[in-house]
Amino acid sequence: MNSNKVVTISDVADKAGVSKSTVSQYLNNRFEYMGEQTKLRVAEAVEELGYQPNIVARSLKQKTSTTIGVIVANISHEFSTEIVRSVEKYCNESNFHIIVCNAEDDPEKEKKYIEMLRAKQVDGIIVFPTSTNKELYQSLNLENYPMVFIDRYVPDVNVSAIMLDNAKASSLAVEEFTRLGYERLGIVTNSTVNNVTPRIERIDGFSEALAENQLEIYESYIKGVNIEDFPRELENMMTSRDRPDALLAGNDLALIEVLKYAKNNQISIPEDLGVIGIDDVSFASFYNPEITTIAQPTEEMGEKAAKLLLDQIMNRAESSPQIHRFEPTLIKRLSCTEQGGKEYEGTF
Amino acid sequence: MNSNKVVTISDVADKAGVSKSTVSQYLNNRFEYMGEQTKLRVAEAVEELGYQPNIVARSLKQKTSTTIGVIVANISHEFSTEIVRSVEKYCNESNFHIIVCNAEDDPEKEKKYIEMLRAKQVDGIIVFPTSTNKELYQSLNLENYPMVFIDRYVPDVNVSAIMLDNAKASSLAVEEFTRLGYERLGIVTNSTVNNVTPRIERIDGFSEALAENQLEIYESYIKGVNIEDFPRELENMMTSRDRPDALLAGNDLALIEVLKYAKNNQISIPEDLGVIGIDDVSFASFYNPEITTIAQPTEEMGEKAAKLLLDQIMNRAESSPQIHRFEPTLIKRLSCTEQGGKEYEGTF
DNA sequence: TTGTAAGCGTTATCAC
DNA sequence: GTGATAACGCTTACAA
Repeated sequence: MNSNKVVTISDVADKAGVSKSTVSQYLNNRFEYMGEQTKLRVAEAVEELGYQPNIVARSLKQKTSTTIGVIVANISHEFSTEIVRSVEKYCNESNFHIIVCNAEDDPEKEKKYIEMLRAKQVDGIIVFPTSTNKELYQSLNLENYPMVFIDRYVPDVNVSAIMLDNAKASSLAVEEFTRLGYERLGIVTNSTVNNVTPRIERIDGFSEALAENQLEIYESYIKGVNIEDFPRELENMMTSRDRPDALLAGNDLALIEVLKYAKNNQISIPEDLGVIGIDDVSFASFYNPEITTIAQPTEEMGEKAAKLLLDQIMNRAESSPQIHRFEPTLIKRLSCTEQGGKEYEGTF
Repeated sequence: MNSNKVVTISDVADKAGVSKSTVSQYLNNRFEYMGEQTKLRVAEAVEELGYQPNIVARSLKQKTSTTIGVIVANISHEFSTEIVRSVEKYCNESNFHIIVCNAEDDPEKEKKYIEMLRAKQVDGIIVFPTSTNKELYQSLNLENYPMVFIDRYVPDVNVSAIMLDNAKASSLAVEEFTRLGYERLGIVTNSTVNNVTPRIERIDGFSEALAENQLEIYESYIKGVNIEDFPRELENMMTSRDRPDALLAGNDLALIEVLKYAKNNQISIPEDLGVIGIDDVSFASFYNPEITTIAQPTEEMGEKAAKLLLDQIMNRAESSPQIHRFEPTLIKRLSCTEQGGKEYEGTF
């Protein structure tokens, strides 16, 4: 074939015996004033040379890169990867690419990523924000930089956010537990020290749901702690007098800790402990026992995030930023079941 | 603050009262001939204006984008997301970004992605290749386009590949099964119609290991079929006379199907059926029963892939492309255990 | 209907 | 030590 030299628009122009602008017109489908002849000649030249436009050059000129950044807080959550998948899918349909970044819950990393992404002229970002970079987000927002938050939001930063209705998720769990006869309910989730929105909302929603259902609130069974501290916390909880008889796991990692603890300590689910997990983890439907979960509509959430962002990028943005809440759905399985026989403790 | 106008290198030059070239020198740490004075003035200007270099412009000039593409065959496999995570981690250390693409096992999609990535001037790609785009890979390779294959390789395309020692993985399983007294061994994995390397290698390795261990080969228990057909295939297998007493699941999705089937049909693992899964899935350690698995060193594999690619990009490539095989490790858990009591069927 | 030329924000060459 | 100037490959007024 030809030499290794990359073929540019000039080469095509030369070969077709027209000017660069004409080729450019052709490439951008501006055929209005183009002669049939030229069109054909250009088409032929493009074909023969195997020409591929250089998008970087185009980006420089047009100040747009058809690329967006996705910064996940922690890629270890199944939820994160599902969102990434969904966003990628929607973007692909619009011929956008996504640069995936994993902030690992580190605000410094997050900041560095944002700066790099902007330097690369990505057209916008979807981010699971840490609460500690508020100023950064505020300044981006002031510049009207296209951005959407997902899973969490940052107070006082007027940016659209895609969120689960977390309070609803908790109340769904509480109601299911009580309906089935569990009485001493607890919730365990990751550390709340950084005010990560969903954790706070799930915990608060949990307490409220207890109150609404006139259930006793056991403060010591409401825990937001680091994953590493889970074994200890669970041990404390489960060896106390009047230990909880049902536990809501705030996310996949929390659920795993609960299941491990139960397994290691011969606590049988659902008899000794009812369990519900937020996030419909991959193994829920075939775990023994099958896990009752509260699912987030990840596919739709990712799609909505991508859609909102692309709309901002294309200047067909919704009127004003808002928090979009998505409905959680309870998927009943077998990790919490009817506890009617609870009184007859003598049965075993 | 300043107007919304983006600040460029010219602005910095003006503000510092020097030329663009000097600023550029400064930005690229070429201090050799730079006066202390100018250095300081430039630094100050950069600071005050909050200047951020435009990487797109730089890319255009330097023909490098510090971005690589990662095309996964199917992002639904846990293995894929772990590789992505690991690659991202290593790239981040070298200040590279990754564009993630999900080919969904579709060669057309894969091709389109590759073209788009090249148009975006990504410096190289890491790809889980489909075998049907051989010509494309060959031509990329002829141009010396930086590329590394992972999980699979394409015959006759001389590109480095990161692979599991799949034959070893299968033999590890066969040996474990036989050591524990299982006798009628089977393997189930995804469809082999497209000659996807690991599936073929795992199946072939399985047969070979059976032969080496003088075990009987049950052809009908060696299946590479579409995931959707698993329930039917498993049903056929498990209801046949002399049904298999142990099954190796070729990957995470296959394992899930086996576990579901067992669960739905009251087949108890490991008593009725020994199970080993290739890929140390997230739930293996706390499933009931805990699943014996054969783990791929995903972290190292991803890192090696990234390293090889960046080496090619930086022109410090290894002498010649080769297939790098990684050792699988057997993680013994409880989904296959001593079958000594098999003869005394009367025990229960 | 098509061509000319300027410009996007950098970097690199080579004078001064 | 520093500064003009051209160049990267494309788009886009505007001219022809």
